Amino acid sequence: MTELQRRPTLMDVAKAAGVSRALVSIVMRGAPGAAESTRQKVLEAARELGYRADSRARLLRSSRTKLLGLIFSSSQPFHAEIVDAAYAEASARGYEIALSAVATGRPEARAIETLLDVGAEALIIIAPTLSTEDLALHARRVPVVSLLRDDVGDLVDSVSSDDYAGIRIAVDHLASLGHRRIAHVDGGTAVSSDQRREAYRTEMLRHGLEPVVVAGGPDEETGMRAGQVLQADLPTAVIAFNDRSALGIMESFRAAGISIPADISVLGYDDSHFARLSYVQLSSISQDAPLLAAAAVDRAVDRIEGTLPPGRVVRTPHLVLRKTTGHAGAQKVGQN
Amino acid sequence: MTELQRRPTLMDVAKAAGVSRALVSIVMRGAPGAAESTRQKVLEAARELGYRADSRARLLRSSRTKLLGLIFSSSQPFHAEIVDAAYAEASARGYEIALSAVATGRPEARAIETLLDVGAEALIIIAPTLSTEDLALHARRVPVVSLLRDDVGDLVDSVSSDDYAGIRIAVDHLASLGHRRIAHVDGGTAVSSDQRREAYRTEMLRHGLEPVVVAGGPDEETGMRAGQVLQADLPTAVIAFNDRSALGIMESFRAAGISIPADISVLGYDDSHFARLSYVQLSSISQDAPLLAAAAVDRAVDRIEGTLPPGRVVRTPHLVLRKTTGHAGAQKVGQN
DNA sequence: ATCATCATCTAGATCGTTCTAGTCCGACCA
DNA sequence: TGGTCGGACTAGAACGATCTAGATGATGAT
Repeated sequence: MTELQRRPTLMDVAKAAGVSRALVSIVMRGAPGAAESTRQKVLEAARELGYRADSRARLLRSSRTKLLGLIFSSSQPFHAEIVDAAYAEASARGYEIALSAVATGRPEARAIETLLDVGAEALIIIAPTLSTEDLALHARRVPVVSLLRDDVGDLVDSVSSDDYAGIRIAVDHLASLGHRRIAHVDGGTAVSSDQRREAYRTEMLRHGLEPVVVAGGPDEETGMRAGQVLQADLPTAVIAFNDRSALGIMESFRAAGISIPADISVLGYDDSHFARLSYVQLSSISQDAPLLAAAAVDRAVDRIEGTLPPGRVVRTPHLVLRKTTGHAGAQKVGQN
Repeated sequence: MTELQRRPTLMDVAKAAGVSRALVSIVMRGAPGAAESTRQKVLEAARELGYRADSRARLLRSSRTKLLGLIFSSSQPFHAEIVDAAYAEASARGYEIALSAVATGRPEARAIETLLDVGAEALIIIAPTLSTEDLALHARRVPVVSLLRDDVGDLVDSVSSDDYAGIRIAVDHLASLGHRRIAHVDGGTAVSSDQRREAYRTEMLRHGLEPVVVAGGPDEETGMRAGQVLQADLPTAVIAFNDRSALGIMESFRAAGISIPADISVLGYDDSHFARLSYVQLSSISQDAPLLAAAAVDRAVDRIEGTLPPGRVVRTPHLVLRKTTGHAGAQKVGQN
């Protein structure tokens, strides 16, 4: 039968090659200080024995784990895209990623502890909900990068998308299509909701238009309810807090026989997976998850390796044009 | 400025509590051999210093990390539900979970390595795509549990949902509603697709009905295309490979003015998040992610702690009735 | 009074690495 | 020839936990 075999150690390789443990360590790490001939001899012996460094021991001694802790929420599809991109960037910079999810009955604090236990050298937290003080507390131990949230105090790095710019682009786009009655369905208590709502108000006024905010939330259900509210006095365009909300809004319109974009233009936010579906084709503001993720990883690695102080990185989102926005004149044609 | 403070060690706690390192170790592990009074004193000191055991050092010495490795795919929303439930069950059994994602450019093998490096004592892989041989190779080192796939050889545990039973329930349900022309849109190359397709064929024949299979896939786009194909000769009911496929199918019907369930009944599979949306209300076969996850975790822990041999756990799915399935007679009423 | 017993606690070895501080020895230079 | 330099190599101390073996002292039996 297959025996559970003890894995070979440095000592085994050293004996086989007839050198010291230390020298094998040098060779295995590719560090300078070994003659080419012995280097070959050692590598040969290691290959022979199927030697692989025990990372636990290595990490214990060197205090370098090359591990980045990434905390995401298992219920947010948008986070998955970030995770995906973060892996790519991390491996490009020679780091591994340790994941920890925030789930029901598993608060952020718990996720953080797990990551520190396995030896993460920095923490990247997507849309952290902890207080600034709690974040600062952890930041004293290890570099902390907040992703998608920027009011996190002086000790914590942040990489976020410029919500104001995103909304400005949204309002500009709709205004340039001739819309004057543009409503906003907000995100309720969700992260970034306040910023976007205020940006919307300011930008509408800048255009000389009257802002109309309808209470919403971050998902389809709240979006649908908001859509029904909107129907009492239908605007010609609506900016949703995010794509899921937009989906709900559109669904309520569809049920009422209101067509998009003929009767009303709908603009989402996030450019998520389902905005791209062929039967949805939702115009949306893209925060560009891959870019944000890469920036967060870069930031974390820079903090670990260099000694630069915490700082903020802000990226400007952009418009992804699809089929749910159109000229303001359109709805007259559609209704006649 | 705030100095990056060193993480407290056993020694620090020992000094603070005025006892030896060994005793602190005993207390922290909850091992017998410490007086209740000192136990309290030590715990107090540990709490004071914010002490947490360094899992690397612990592992190096004891080879016990109480860590379960869980591998999921970042692009599968259904996996997220499993992750969620797995956390709950693991912590109930006194284990932590280390996550590793399969993402673009990051194959399963890589995910496995990371988890082993971090010291996972067992691996739970959701819908593994590795060959039986490769899985067996890893299973020699550490217990491996395959989730949602059961053809994984003798060395690997599996926890899966009974695809045959699921399809049987689906066909029975529709047949009991009087449907006789029931089509199946399959999952193409997706895991479980073959099993469900064959189950569908067998069950249809058992009911004395003629099976009709339309090629599909695991997502909305392929579902929609299949829906268009179906329209050439519309059946009275369709069983989709999964909910996302069902969504696409329904979308194609909606575009063609075919109403559900009046003209046709649609049954999904997975009972996923969006099947529950108020404007979708998709009847679906539920695999019960939380139960599956819990079973997988239990299996992994049992394998680690006991010496029971690898085995298969199969759970029977169940029907979740919503608004997309109805009596076969209904479409006549609907059309008149 | 003596000794075994038991609960409680501690010293020191140990896990498999990396790192520090050397040793050794041949080559080169004055 | 003798001193210095530097490349190649090694011994032994970390890292932070666990584990084994044994010390300590109170208790109770003889």
